[in-house]
Amino acid sequence: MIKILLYEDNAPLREGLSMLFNGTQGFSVVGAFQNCTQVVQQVSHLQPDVILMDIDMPGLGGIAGLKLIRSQFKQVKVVMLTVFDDNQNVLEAMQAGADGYLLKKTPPAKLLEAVADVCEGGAPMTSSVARQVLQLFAHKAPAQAPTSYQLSDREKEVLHWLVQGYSYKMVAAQLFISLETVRSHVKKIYEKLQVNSKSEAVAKAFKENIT
Amino acid sequence: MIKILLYEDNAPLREGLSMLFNGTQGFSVVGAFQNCTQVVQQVSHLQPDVILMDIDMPGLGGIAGLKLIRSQFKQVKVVMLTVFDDNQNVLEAMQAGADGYLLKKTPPAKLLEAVADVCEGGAPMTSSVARQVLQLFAHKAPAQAPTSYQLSDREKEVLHWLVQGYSYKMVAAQLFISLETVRSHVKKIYEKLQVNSKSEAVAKAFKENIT
DNA sequence: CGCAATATCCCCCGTTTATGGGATTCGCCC
DNA sequence: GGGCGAATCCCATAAACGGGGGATATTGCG
Repeated sequence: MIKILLYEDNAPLREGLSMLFNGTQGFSVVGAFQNCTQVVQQVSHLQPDVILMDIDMPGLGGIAGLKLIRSQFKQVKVVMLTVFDDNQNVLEAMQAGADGYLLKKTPPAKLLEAVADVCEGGAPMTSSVARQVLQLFAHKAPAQAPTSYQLSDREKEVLHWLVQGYSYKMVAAQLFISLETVRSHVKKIYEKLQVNSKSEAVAKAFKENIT
Repeated sequence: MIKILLYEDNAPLREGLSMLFNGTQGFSVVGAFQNCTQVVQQVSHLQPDVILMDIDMPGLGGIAGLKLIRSQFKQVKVVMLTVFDDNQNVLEAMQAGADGYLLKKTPPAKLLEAVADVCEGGAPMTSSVARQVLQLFAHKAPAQAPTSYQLSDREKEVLHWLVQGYSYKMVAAQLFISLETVRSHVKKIYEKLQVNSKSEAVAKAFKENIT
């Protein structure tokens, strides 16, 4: 039996969802509220498996609610449910730790499927949302393959500690080598990365994730 | 009529998929190959709407094929189709610009749905794959809200250029202020970020994306 | 008005980096 | 065996940086 907690400010829709899940074998709505101001307390008390969270609610929005939930509970699954699939909301929800993101136009059968899915470790998403996530992904991550600077293992190691903010001295101590050796390695690294300062190297290391 | 191009080394499966799509109203398989060595030429010639690409093929793998496709064609939709949903493949495929990622265990009806979906701008994903994408996302992006160091506008500006690898001199020139002023700002920035070197500041700026 | 925060400028001093030279050893490949 | 890259060490010099003092002007807020 999957225990569901609903947050949705629109009363008819809230009732409709409750009826849908309560009327289906294997699902049970343990609570349905019009806002998530008491979310921590409610989750703690009702112990749901899955939370369906509307994003656009008066007062405390769904994303804020999600953050509250995540600050206390790691296990419970949270599926965002909204009419909008605009970029900003999707991004925020994903970063805040949502387990799924469905549009309200999703047919009832799909909703049931999605809730069951998320319980089994899936991440149900309306495909237009999935597309946005992918685009953000392709956009953000330049991948590490194309630009391989062919740093030697030791050089990578040195760079790694530099990125942590270590001075040459500290790197030397860390690797049990002399300061001079660190300097030599750094020279080589700068050549290969085509930079000429520590901070440039650090910046480049982050951009290309050579961490 | 959606034109489909198949790449799949397993002959029975290739035949099966061809029959599935050719036997369904609105779909047409324009080509089916056992490897993607000629992919650019084939796509160019056959002008498919959607490509279903197996990942594990002898010779040139599906991800390499995807990269080849993306290097020439931006419009065509590419859906990866594979038995594995391991982290590395998913990540690579996403970064290489895949439009969808389905496991081979996906039932035929879902396959048809997914192909139709991707044509309308969706991004069909098996939900276990979606989960991985979300995790990578939540993992990668620490969000920008929680840690606001309350840098003044000017300080942010200075930090911005430092992150670009500028020296104090260069920042001074850039902002039309004196070297000493830059140093003063930097001191303040270090206080606020709780660091004490340029590279640490740069690293922190990247981590918290104060860029 | 006084006060705090910001932005601007200045000096000193010691440390750290950057850059230009070197050197030796070791293992790998032709 | 000779050449090559890597890892290790050394030296010297100049520039950049970090931390410690200051100072002045402007702005906004109570």
